Amino acid sequence: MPELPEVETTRRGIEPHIAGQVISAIKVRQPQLRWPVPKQIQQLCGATIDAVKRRGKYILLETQQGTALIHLGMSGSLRITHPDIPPEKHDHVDLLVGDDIALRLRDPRRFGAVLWSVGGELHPLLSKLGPEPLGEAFDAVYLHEKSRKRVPAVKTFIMNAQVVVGVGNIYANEALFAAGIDPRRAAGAITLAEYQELVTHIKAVLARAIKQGGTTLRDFVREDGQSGYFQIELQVYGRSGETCHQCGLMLTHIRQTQRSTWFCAHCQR
DNA sequence: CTTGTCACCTGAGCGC
DNA sequence: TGCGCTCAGGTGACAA
Repeated sequence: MPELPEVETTRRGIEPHIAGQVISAIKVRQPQLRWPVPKQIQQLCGATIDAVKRRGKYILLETQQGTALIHLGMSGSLRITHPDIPPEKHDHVDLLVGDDIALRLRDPRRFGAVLWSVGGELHPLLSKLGPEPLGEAFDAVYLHEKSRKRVPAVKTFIMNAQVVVGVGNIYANEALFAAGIDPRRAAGAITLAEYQELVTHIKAVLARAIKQGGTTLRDFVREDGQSGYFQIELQVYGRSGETCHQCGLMLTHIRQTQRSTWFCAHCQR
């Protein structure tokens, strides 16, 4: 998916176009996303969008009638367009806002989701999420305590949304490199001092990516459909067969729980 | 309880 | 050109 920086970039991009506006209609062309788009979503028609928020990688459109939850999955994107512009092949859902704005969800792989929860109630998918990585509750003491006696690799651990939300494969790889930590080590074997480094770099790499407007990768596009981002300078992610920018030695590529991991066996201990 | 694997889906890239 | 294979930013559901 778009990772947290891409989701936050999207949220910031759509917010000024739809906040305070009335949802006039919801068109679902393809209801079969990760979960079927619930019919109750139509209850949002006529409601005013009070706020455009984000929790983890979910975008939340809050109204008095309930909240729309949008997840972009692996290949989703949201854009602001005009309702008259014909949808393309993978444009599955339109949220019509006012008379001339369409918030259009495109998602070729359909791993994304559009869900609904009644006003005031927390959707079950959000109830077990860990803290926001850029919030104060996410710190070294928290990670250290949470990880004691945990067997899984530290990379798997920080990608677990119940531990902390929003750390996807790119930024997990990058933060571990920046912190000098071998991604294969058991989460429970990482010291408090090492978690301090890791937390610092998770926050830094995410903040920097948000500042740059999200990493451009494949099908992530900004809310207006443009894609002219600065490519974030990736130190390890996707750099198979290349050398470490710090020491010059060849990077290592492995798989951990079905996900690609790149690291420098010399710089990361 | 924790941990690992599978599944969902389309499209791009590669070797033959 | 085309086929078959692998890979891709996520994450809930299930088995062990």
